[in-house]
Amino acid sequence: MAQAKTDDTSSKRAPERHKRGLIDATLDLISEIGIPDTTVSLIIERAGVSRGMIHLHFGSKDKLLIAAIRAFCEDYDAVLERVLEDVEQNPVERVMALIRADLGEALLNERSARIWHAFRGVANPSPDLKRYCGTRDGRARDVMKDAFVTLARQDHAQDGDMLVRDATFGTLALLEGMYVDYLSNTQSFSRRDAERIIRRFIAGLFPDHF
Amino acid sequence: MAQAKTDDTSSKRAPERHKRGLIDATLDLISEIGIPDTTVSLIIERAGVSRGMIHLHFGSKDKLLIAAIRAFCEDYDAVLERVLEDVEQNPVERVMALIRADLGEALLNERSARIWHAFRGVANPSPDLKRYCGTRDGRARDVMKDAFVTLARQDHAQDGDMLVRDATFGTLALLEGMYVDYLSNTQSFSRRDAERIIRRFIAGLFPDHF
Amino acid sequence: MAQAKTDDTSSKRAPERHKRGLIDATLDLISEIGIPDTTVSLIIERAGVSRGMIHLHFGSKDKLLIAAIRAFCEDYDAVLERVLEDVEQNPVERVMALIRADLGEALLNERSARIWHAFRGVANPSPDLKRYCGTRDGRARDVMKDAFVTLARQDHAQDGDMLVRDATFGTLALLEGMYVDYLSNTQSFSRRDAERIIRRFIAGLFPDHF
Amino acid sequence: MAQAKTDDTSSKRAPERHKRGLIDATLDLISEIGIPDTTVSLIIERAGVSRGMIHLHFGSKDKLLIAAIRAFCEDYDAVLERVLEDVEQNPVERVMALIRADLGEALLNERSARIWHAFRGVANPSPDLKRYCGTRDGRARDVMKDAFVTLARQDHAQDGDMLVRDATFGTLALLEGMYVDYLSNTQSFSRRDAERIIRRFIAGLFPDHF
DNA sequence: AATGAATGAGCTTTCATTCAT
DNA sequence: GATGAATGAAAGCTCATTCAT
Repeated sequence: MAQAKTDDTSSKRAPERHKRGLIDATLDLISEIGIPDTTVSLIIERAGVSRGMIHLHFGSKDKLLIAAIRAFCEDYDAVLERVLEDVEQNPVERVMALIRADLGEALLNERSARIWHAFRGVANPSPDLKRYCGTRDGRARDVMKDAFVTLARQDHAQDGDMLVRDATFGTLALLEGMYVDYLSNTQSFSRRDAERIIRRFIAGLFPDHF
Repeated sequence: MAQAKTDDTSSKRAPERHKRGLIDATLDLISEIGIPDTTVSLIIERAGVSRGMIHLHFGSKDKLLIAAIRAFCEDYDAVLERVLEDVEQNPVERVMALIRADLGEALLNERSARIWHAFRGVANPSPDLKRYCGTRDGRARDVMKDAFVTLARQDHAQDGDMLVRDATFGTLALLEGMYVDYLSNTQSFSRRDAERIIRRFIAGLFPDHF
Repeated sequence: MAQAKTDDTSSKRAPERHKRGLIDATLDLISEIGIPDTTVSLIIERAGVSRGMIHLHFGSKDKLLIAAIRAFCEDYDAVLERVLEDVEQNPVERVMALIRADLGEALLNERSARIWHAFRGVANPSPDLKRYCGTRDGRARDVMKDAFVTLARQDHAQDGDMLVRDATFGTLALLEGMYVDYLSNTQSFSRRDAERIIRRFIAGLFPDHF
Repeated sequence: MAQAKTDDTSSKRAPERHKRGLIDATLDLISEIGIPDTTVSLIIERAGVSRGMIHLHFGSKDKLLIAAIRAFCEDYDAVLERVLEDVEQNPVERVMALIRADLGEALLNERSARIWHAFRGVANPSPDLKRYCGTRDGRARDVMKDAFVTLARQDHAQDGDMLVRDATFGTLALLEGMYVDYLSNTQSFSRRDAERIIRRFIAGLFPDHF
């Protein structure tokens, strides 16, 4: 008699389930047909809820869009975070784990790549939206930078600051470029090739460690 | 036989002028307000032509969009071509000239970056549209590859094929990444930093030449 | 047996308090934003009750509107009644007291003037609604008529019936007109001027008494 | 072959006819079902035009409403103006002609009375709207005042200023009151009674002239 | 008696497209 | 070729009402 109470599936009173359902439907549609064609009618149809629901829970379609991208980014961050927890301290390993995660099926797939680009294509993103979609941001960048700082110190590199900045910025730019390429050439895209190229970039900057 | 040749100043016959005016207005609007908000009414207003003009000359708004992105890519290619004509044969110089051009004000500016991303955000690009917007394509890729092939041969590199492929793919990915970063951080973006990072990537693969 | 009588301070049982709260909120909103914009959401928000309350107590929003105008008219009548109780028998004094009351701050103020006009603007008032909003009705009209009958008799006026009818109808029409003017020119409206004009009208019909 | 050109009844290209058709349909509906129930769908249905027409010609439903009340007031003024042109100089006659016109079938009828009250019922009229709907304004008031000034001078009345103001204000208020009464008791309303009452009011103030 | 999440008909508005001129 | 008034499907949104709790 497990889940005795949670299971009243068809019930009213499930605001959170409805909100999540609307967000998922929105992200699915964005990945399939793009933001402009993602209409209220299609969203509610896919989520299987009534017309008024979007405005009841989010206030407007635009606010639902913001909530969707926010949820998308939070999911992305959560996956990354989980990867980082399980990884050893060795800075090279940490960076490569991050890259491998970023290029893995869980984060880089057709749905996510399309969603990224859809949001990037928004002309004048509201500050809210912009904050969530900057260069793959925050956590990943910090972890990377820390790792590169460690490497630069070990190497007694001159102008270590610039080295670290270049490594971080370059790696992130390469990852961005991979996402673009994945979207354009999904069939022929190779995760192994992508990883090797990024590794080569980093190896070029920190030759003693690769 | 009055106005036998209007060519002098206005250079084209009215129809051609109207078509180009519509395309420019469309690209301007896309860069300013995005594809979804670029309406027929705004386009004709900015181009200063009558309502029926779009359908008269392009058949539909969507076909005008295709024509606009095509024109945008052709302009991009033309600029690149001009750069390549003036450049010496030295492969390192050719590649770096290409990169410098790609990162220069003429090709990488707010308008162009926004247009690129707007078209990238289209979910299901028609094959037409897709062809024009793949990874910065065709000519640039070929020139790069040729240069890297030359370098790889000079180095007698083992597995030169993969080296060339990685160098080409990586450089293009880095350029893509730079465009994304430029869009997200227009203020703080540094063309010099971007160029140096790409040079470091290439230098890592062809250490003898940098 | 706790809270056996809640009567003490809050005076009524909860249901009655809720009904009155809803009616007051409704009248406030009508005076502030008009009937069309007075939505269920705004009413319950202002009354501080839950969504279902209106239908629970009144059956529908429209029925609440009827109840509100009814309550408004009853309050109006009650004020008038109180004035009449305190007034001497002299017919001229009675009429003038009525007029003074009607033009006084208690009955003629921005809130009440707006509410009157809002209900007047209802195109096809239900018979219910219409009954409550006719020319300032019932009691006031009767009192006035009685007074004018007395005056006409004292004057041995020929065609006294018509005189009485004209005096009554004219006085009521003037009062209506004052309400309209008050609404249009709240700032410059003068209660003294209004009273004097009505007095002049009556004085013209019953010159011996003024 | 009369009216060769004007008669292409069903033609496109008749913006003015469409605008007037929409305004008339709007006023009809307001008089029949009130402002809140006068929807775009009903207006276009009655006017026999397509959905987009309202926004094409007026910009929005609200602007159509403004245009409608404006047209209504202009029609009212035009009728009054015509009456005044044909009337002799005698001030008593001028005032009475104005009153007779105001109470006549052409200006005071069920449609117009309902429209007046519908617009009066608007809670927070835009300045535009308010200007058109003040106390029956402008022209009529001026003409009345002029006539009363003449009468007051002829009478060498003391405090002629106040007399004139009271006469003007009172007459307008009485007319307003008549409109309200007409709306409430259309069946039993008597134009003759109304006129006589107003005449009695004026006669009371200027006894030598009646 | 009281709650408030959920519903869906119907609202105003937008906009690509058509076509008589 | 060129025009722009006209169209109507479809968009986002509102809101009185319902009903399981």
